[in-house]
Amino acid sequence: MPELPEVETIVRGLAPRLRGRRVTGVWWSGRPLHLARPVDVEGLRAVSIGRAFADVRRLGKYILLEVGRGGAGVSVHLGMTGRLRVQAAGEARAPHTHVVFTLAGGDELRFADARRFGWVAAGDPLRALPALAELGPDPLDGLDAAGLAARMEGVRAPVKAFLLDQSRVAGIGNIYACEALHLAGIHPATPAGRARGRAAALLDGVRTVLEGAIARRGTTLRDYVDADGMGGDNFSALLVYGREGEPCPRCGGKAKVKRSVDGGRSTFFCGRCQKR
DNA sequence: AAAACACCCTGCCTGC
DNA sequence: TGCAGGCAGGGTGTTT
Repeated sequence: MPELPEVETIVRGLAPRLRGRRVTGVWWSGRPLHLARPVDVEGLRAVSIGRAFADVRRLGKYILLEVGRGGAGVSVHLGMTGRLRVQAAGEARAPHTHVVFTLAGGDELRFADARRFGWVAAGDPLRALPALAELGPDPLDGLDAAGLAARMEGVRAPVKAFLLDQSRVAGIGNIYACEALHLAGIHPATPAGRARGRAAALLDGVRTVLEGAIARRGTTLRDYVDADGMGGDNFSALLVYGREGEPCPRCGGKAKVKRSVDGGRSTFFCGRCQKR
């Protein structure tokens, strides 16, 4: 499940392969993607064909493929199982390939997504896409403890839900929310507003967890691969996620990692290190 | 206005 | 051995 570190790893791998490459065509499988919506393949063609990719960037969990000049481009969200890779046109397409950009010189930029939670959209300009306009600040760039505390103030929702809300802070998903709260010693069910006094520790935990995961090229539970098709190494570095019943490493095993379920989503935490 | 929830999807895993 | 059912949870849109 790609979150900020996985998307960052993919972007770093894609950028050198795509910069300066001209798009010659766009293909769509015809299958609807996120929330059963059709892909605007004509919009993708209008914005990309005949132009070259200028840069590849990340905004939260979105991949931004900038095309030509003027801020136009393509945004890609990988959902749960999305993969974005540059491969030779002659190489067999992976199952569940749904969008393909053909590039001058024979390569293809391919988007595959088994569960079709992902999304590919054209933006002219990119920043006009509503999903991008509503994103909160990036925790690794442009957010400090005071800014985080201000955003938490008055929020009654649980601090974990706060971290997952992309309009509050962009890029954090279920795995790194659990890990960051554990590092910060904050119980996931604490109302965000009441935890704002610990915003500095929380931001510290978020950054430690995200930077460590980027250094290890992301967490592969099952589906995630980078632009080279390689999994990441961060799974073994996770302290609580997926470790229900194991001794908590933070308190030296004095308590075991617990799991709770809210809204269908698992939360992993240590009841001893993370008090209400 | 903020919060809660239903919805979209397929593959893997468990239990009978 | 096979098959049904549960689970994984991104973002969006609707309801409370």
